[in-house]
Amino acid sequence: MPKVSDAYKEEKRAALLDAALYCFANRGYEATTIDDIVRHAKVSKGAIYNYFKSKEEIFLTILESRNDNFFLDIRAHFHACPDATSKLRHLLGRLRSLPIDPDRRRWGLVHVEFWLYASRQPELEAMIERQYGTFIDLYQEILLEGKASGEFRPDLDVAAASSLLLALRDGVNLHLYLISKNHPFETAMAEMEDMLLRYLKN
Amino acid sequence: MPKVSDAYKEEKRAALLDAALYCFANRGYEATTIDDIVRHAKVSKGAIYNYFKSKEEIFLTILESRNDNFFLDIRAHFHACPDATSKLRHLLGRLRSLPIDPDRRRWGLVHVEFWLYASRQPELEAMIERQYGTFIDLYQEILLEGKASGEFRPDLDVAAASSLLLALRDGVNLHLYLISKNHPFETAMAEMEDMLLRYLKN
Amino acid sequence: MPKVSDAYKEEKRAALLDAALYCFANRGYEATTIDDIVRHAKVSKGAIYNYFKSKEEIFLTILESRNDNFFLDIRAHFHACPDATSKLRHLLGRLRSLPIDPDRRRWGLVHVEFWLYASRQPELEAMIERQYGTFIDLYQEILLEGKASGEFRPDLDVAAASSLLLALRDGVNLHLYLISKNHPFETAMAEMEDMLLRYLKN
Amino acid sequence: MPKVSDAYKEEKRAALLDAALYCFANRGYEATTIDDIVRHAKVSKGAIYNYFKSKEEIFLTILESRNDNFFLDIRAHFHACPDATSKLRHLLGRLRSLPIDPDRRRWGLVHVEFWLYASRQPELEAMIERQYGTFIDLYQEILLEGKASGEFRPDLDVAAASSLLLALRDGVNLHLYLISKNHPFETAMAEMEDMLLRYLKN
DNA sequence: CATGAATGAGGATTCATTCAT
DNA sequence: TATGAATGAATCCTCATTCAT
Repeated sequence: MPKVSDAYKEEKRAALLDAALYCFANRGYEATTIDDIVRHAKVSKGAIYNYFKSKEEIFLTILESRNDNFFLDIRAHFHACPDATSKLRHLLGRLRSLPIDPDRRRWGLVHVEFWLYASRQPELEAMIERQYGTFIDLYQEILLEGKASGEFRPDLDVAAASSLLLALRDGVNLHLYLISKNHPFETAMAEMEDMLLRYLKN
Repeated sequence: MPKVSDAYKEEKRAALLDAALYCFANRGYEATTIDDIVRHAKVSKGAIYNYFKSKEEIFLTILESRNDNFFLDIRAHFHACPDATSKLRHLLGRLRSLPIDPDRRRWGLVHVEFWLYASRQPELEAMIERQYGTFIDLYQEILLEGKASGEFRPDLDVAAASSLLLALRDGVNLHLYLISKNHPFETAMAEMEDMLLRYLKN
Repeated sequence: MPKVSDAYKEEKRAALLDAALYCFANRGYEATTIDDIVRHAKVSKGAIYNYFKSKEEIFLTILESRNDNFFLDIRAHFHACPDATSKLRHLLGRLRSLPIDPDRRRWGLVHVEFWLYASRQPELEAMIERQYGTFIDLYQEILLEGKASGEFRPDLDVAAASSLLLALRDGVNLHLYLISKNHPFETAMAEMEDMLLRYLKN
Repeated sequence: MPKVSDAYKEEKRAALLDAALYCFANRGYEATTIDDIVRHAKVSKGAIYNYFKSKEEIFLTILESRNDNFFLDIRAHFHACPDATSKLRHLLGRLRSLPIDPDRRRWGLVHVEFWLYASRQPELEAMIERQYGTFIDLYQEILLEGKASGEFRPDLDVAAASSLLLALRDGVNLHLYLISKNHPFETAMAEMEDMLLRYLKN
């Protein structure tokens, strides 16, 4: 019989995750200590182990949840997109808005860190493949819709193209995270749209 | 009158770097201990500090040297490339050859790890910008040559395009490093070539 | 709501300082390892870092606290001293009681070690000057009181004399710490009192 | 059959001792590494072990030799001193000249460091007692001469007084080494002479 | 459930000394 | 003898996790 409500627990859990994300983003996963996190969350050191069983679990929980939310958010926005081209443009628009938000840039690094981390741990391979697969599915859906509607050329190889688009997206993301100045992101992004549409439309 | 020849020292240094790269690649930079490295190199723990002053220096030395060698190698191959298109194809060819070599995949992860590492240390910002700049310059050269020769369209925005191409390359690399199976890399790579040429030539 | 009372923490902290002083006294600061200290205090290695952030901090804390206590103790005893001469005699009496206590001799060496240590670290210069200044002030007070009361001769150079007396005290201390046998300390101490009174009184 | 002359060896040995003294004086005994010394002496690391069998031996050799030289020097100067008072004044004069020579101040710290070091090692007790004894003998000689000549009062306790004078000397030395500023050493030294003569002469 | 003190296995680095050449 | 690379024990400090209260 718990003494506190589930809502309270959930809130605390979320606060801990927020604090952890903040620390991971600023210091990196390895460099972040449990002390950093609890200090930030204004919680005692022992308490955190009532909510998560290890630092790794916190890390994985954050990544899962951010991925899930990302998809929910995308799907929500897609409702307002009448066709494949506008969906694609929406995705490109997300990239474009990145440079102006330093927080989101730092968060991006956590994702990359997770990929590295997971790539060394066989038991996390499944997680990474699943996340990758979800993205691929999303891109394939759009491409298929575009083919069906005639927006995109009929001979487009959907499987290959979605994998290519995703790589392009992550590459641009990565550079946005890492390179902080003197690079023509704005125009490069416009070029990207140009390149993609040339490629997809015929 | 040193007791050992410079060649011997250079060899040993190289052996230590190799051992370190092996460990970094398999375990990651943070997770690799000096003990791991010296065990692998079959030297004593103290010995390594005759060659490098810290674990970080080893890491940075590896990254610098791999980058330098990469460029030397590229430049060497470019001599056999008569025009911009063939240079571009050479670069794409390097990407293509990646999936079949598990070692090179693991090494790639070390580069990504370095980016992350460097992005959190202000004093390494210069190094990352320099490496990035070197790549950008390489791409710009090719694009400019292609424009001059008429291979590429005259209105191509070279600065933006090179930044875009580099992002695409790193994104594809990243996915190659991370995703190990069930993905149509071969065809995706062909699509990439198709996409790029559509974009550049028109 | 801390798990343990402040009193408990204070006690433990004091126990750690005691253990450290014991080790410093017997082995010296440099030769004492954190392992020595925690073994002596019967705590785990990590525990000590909940109380002090470094071996140096432990050292400095001990020295500061011993100095402070020394002054409190002196001041307390001075209440029972009606004039400057008796205060001076009290200070001399402290020196006299040293040879019979081997512990206090060893502790004295720790103070000397601190002087050496501090003299090599610019950031500790202030600490050493402060401690020195506190002693000088104490001696000056006594000498001024003695001059005012007519106990000491009116032309006494208080600044120079206090510096001289302090040097004499520390020299005697040093020899007491270092030389363990075959030396006529008792009579030397009596001579010292004789010398000082001849000098001060005229 | 040595390949180099004894003179060469002796020179090198001396150079190593000089370098070591320099390092000990500036960094302290513990903090000085063999590397420091050989770098300073421009000698290889292995070579030093052809001359001394350990860092400790170097330390002890320096201290012995400095002590010996000190006595030779004193004795040489004493030839020009017609009576006990002038001998005493010569010793005081040495103290006086200290503050102006930063090197000698630093060297003094090495002596103190040696005392500390030796006081923790039973096998060095003899060395410290011997050095102490040599000084005591020197002082006793002077005092006895002064008593015999009528310069000093006939009831002077020579054993106690010499021990007292030596303590005073070392105390003043110590403060000179440690306290670098704002203290009236000049006048304190004059006061010391005054005090001693009052005490010795009656 | 919360607290934060305690634990102790590591980890990077140092350094006196040895020894092959 | 000289050289300086090699050795590896020793050291300080960190930090995820546990657990008594």
